[in-house]
Amino acid sequence: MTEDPPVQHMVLAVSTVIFSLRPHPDTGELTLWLPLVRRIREPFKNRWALPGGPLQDSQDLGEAARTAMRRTTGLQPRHLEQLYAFGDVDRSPDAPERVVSIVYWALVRQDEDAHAVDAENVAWHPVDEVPGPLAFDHDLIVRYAVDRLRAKVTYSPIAHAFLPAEFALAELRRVYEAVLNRALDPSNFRRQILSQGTVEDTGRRMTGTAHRPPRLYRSAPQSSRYSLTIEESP
Amino acid sequence: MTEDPPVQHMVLAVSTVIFSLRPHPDTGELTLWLPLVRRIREPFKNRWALPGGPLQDSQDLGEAARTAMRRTTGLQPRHLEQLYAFGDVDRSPDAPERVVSIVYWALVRQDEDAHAVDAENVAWHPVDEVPGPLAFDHDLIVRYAVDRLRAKVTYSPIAHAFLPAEFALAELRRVYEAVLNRALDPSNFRRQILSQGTVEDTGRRMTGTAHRPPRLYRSAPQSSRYSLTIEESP
DNA sequence: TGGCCTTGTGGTCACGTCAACCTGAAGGGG
DNA sequence: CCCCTTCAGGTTGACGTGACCACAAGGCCA
Repeated sequence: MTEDPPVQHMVLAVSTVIFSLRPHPDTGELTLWLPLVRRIREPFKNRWALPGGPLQDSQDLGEAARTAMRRTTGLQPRHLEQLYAFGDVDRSPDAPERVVSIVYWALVRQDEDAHAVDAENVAWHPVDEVPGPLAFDHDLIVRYAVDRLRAKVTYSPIAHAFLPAEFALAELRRVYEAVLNRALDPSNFRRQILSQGTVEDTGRRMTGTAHRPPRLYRSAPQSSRYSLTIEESP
Repeated sequence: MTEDPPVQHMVLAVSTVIFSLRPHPDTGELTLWLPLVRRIREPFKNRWALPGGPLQDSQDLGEAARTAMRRTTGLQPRHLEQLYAFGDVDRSPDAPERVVSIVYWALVRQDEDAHAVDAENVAWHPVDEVPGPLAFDHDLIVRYAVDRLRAKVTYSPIAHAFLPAEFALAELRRVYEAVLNRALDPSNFRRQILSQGTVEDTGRRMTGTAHRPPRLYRSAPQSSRYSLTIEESP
């Protein structure tokens, strides 16, 4: 009555929405970007799609997401978390088989250079300017992932994952502003972050800056009794 | 590079954690219950497990959860939502095949009599007294589902799904108390619920009660711009 | 060199939310 | 008919938050 014999003509895939921060080429403002891969096969040949692939026998789900990430961007996720399982019967209308996709989302560090392994078929795009329509229902998935990132950033200290080990509060604030897409009051932001105890003062200051040099902080050790199924990597 | 040929020896299943409210047999207090089914096959033969089954070709994921619900409890879900996809390679150590389970959780109405279809192999249990260890990693899944229900009830008006069309605020409060497992101040609860506008006054009062008769409310029409992938049923 | 400009840091104030608590209303039961 | 219980509504103080203000601390430029 619970889980039994295999089913034909069904594919189980793992895809990942990978977020990074870069300055927007027009405005120069820090914005959210994500990598897409161009499909070289039917269905949806030549359309852009989320990086991913079929789940291998020996891989855990998160491991599969990590593998696909490295294959497309050469990057390690600083935060990796399952988003949703998409499996409607009609989600790939022209495909020969039904595809059930378990989708993850990931954050990578701003300072790690995101060199695409296959420069021709992999490209980064600002999240508000994805070259749609994407393959399958990936437009929907991207929207959903952005919503989830925005929601989560407001109640969980995941934004640190975009930054290097040490950072100024203004840098962290600009991360929040890029994710939430609105300006935040520097003073109030400072108070909130410090009161929640997710960062700690290193005692040092940033050097070589114009104007007053800001203090440097690092993210505080997590209390580690997190949700059961969230995965992170160092 | 995205989703391609099938994989052998892998099973895609859909399971559901079904929540209902009943008085606890010992204390008489309203508590959370869920139905489990006894496995009649290996692996984990004779252990209790979540209701579910293999995903059929023609079924959407939520549809599969709904079908399994009706088969085991004869009930319609008043709220149905995807929980998580569990797919670790070692999660069913003695099973001949790897099982990836997409798990849903559901709420059913307190007043609809939960008649098990197969009384011998299906039984309801208080969530804190499940006859463990369960099959597969279902103990973990149950804990995770309870956490998610508790979290969601604090920021979303889903508790109404446990109640009939019209109800008193004290009944709604007792639902919250059962889910959160702590007492709530009646006065403050009243203010919070009314201020968030998720219930509306019917103008009538409950009759035949001892003491002062309470007003009857119904759940207000939802603003319907909810999360993209949450499913509910009428 | 000294004023100016920009950004970082710290504080105040008004407002809204919430937990704890108090008071009266409205019925049934002894 | 009084008492008990539950419903209904209000008060108070602690706390978090947004809007706003003032000073600190460096580089830049006349």
